[in-house]
Amino acid sequence: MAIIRNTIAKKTVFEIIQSNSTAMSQTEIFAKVNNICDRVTVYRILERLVKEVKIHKIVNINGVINYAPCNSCEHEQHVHHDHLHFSCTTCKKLTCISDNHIELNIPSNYQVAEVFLTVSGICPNCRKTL
Amino acid sequence: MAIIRNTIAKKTVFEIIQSNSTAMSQTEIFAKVNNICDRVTVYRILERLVKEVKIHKIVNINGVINYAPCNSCEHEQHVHHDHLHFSCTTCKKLTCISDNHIELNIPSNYQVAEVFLTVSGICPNCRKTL
DNA sequence: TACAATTATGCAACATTGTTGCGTTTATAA
DNA sequence: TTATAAACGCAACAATGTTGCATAATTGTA
Repeated sequence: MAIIRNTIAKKTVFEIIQSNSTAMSQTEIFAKVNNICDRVTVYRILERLVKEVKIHKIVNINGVINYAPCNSCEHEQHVHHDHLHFSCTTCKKLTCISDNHIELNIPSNYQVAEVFLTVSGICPNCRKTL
Repeated sequence: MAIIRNTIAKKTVFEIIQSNSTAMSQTEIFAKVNNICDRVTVYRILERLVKEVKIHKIVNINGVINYAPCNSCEHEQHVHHDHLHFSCTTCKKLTCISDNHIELNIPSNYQVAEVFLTVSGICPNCRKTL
């Protein structure tokens, strides 16, 4: 049984992710960490936080992996968490949007684990500045 | 007005993507190209094929960008093409599954462009070998 | 058929993102 | 306070994607 440690770096990374309104990439997180730790450490902290189910790993439409707290869902069952990710093509930000029901129609020989619903487009903030 | 050329390399890349049952990454495509062109050329061909709407760009759950022909949909409107991508966590293959209706509930101040619905899990082929 | 225009390619170099190994440091339980 | 395992830093590497520029090749037109 592994003992989970709560280090300064880990606390900081988690707080950064929690205080941000949109999902963040490793690069963005590391930029905010202000050199209190190495960039490899950030990768490893993110890995641990995902394993501890404190944050979510979401892939942006351009392939960049983002992390978000996703406070809304309780994670009892990962199978169907009814929320959606909006990926802005202008500012590249990833936002979680709640209250979406997804009706799936997948052949029974596929074993479903997680559902990822990502919508691309332009977010309210970028539409204003257009 | 740019003139679209149909080069040997471009034809080959398109045929490789079309003949494969699952979506392919640049790496997989380049491996099948058999050195008839440079790997940079493959990137550029894929870019052009996407722009010409002959192939689709789909992100795998691990962030790897995959390409698929997606013959099923007609692409008249990109807004809602009702199909889903199955991303196998075992063999990492990405398969297109048709006939899925997605009911979205997004605030009206978001301008939707494309919908990406990806389901992770284990594909029929990998379940057999388990 | 030959030529001109411009699209497409190859090569080299670089940028970004993510991973691994290993010795050292540090948090936590006893 | 100390032992132990978790966490870290550093260096090196790997994979994926991008850019600039000189050269090659395709296609419409003369």
